Amino acid sequence: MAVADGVEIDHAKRRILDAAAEAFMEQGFGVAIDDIAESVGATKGLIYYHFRSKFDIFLAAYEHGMRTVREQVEPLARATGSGRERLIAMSTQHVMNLMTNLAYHHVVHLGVREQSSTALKPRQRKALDTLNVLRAEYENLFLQVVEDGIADGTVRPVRAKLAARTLLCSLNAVDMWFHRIEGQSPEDLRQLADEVVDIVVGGLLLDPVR
Amino acid sequence: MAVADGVEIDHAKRRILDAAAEAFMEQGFGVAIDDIAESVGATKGLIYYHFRSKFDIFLAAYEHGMRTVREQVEPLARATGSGRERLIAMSTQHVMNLMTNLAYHHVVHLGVREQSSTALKPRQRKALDTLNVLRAEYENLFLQVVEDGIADGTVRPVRAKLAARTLLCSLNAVDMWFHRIEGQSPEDLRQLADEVVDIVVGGLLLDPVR
DNA sequence: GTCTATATAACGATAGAC
DNA sequence: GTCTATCGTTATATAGAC
Repeated sequence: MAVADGVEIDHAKRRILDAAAEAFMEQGFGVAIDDIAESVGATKGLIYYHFRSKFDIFLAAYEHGMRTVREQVEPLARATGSGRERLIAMSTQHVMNLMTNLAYHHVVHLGVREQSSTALKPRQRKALDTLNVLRAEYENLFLQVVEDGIADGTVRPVRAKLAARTLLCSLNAVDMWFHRIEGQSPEDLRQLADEVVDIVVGGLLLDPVR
Repeated sequence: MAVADGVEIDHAKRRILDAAAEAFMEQGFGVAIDDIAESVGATKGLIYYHFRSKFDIFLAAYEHGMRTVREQVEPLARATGSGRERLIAMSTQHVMNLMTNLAYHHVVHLGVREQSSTALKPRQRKALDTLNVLRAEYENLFLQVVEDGIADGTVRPVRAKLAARTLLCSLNAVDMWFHRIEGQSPEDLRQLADEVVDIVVGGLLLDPVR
């Protein structure tokens, strides 16, 4: 599993993951493996040839989703520019990823929510811990840039940790209402993302007392 | 059921709902009825005497949570004051409710997410629709006040519908990280709520170009 | 009202054919 | 690699005693 060795996901696994992510998004973790298999156009046998358990599928999808968004956002955190500029760029990219990889985003969101309904085997607990570290590191990217922004005077002097967490959660919450509409171009998505980020990062108040 | 006739929830039902809300928060809808019964200090028999199905319990908890927060927030929407003042008051109250009725808040959040894993009977579909109307009306309270704020010049001229939805989702997302700590006084909660609302409504930027 | 069975259905996971 | 068949478990919901 890629958690441990960083190996690429092969094609067959990836097709299963795509279907599983979609299924988890629509029905939650309670979705039947049979349903996932059906939407792959196969049966359970294939699924269990590639994955040891449903929870392992979930973990693999979680990891893939997390790595994808991180790869897109991390460079923006390390780029040049004011804290404010980088924070907006990162936030916009985060929302763009949410919109274009909606299913994987939901899986990550579900994973973070840590519905510990399943009794975890030590192997799985370890994998989940690793993923939670990934997630914490991702949040730290935002934390660092918030702190930079406070230092360079482009971000309000709020409690940086609370602000970073609130920001990320607010951006993630877009998945509560967003759904793809046919005929939506990448530019449409980009414009919507900009608008959301403007509201979340910029706030709602006109002429706030600061 | 109160959805239909507005009748009060009796004591026994309420005790079950409290336990169920807590269980749904911790384990999601997949939690076993046996577990809910256990935390009530009874067995399944009692549960099924009061509720026809697990989904009915969920609906009742959803409704109770929704009505509670609405009762607290609606007066603030209809009070006097600028759009900005009312929006902050409503948001703060919403977060206070989240923090003090955490379990019911989670149930509402879960319900809105509409994980349609269960095949709904017509009776249940109708009840869920009613609740979604309640939820839409609640969001409309925020929408109206955002529009008032834009009109009176205290809120930025953003797309009001998008802003109201984003605001509410952002406030709800606090449930991703908030958990009760012992020794937390109501004043502590109030201060935290103020801080969160300041970040969400006020944004992160210093001297934004507006 | 509350309990102890129990019916019944669903689903995760495995075994073994091809 | 992919399938079919099946085991074993779990959990919703009901029946009926008290």
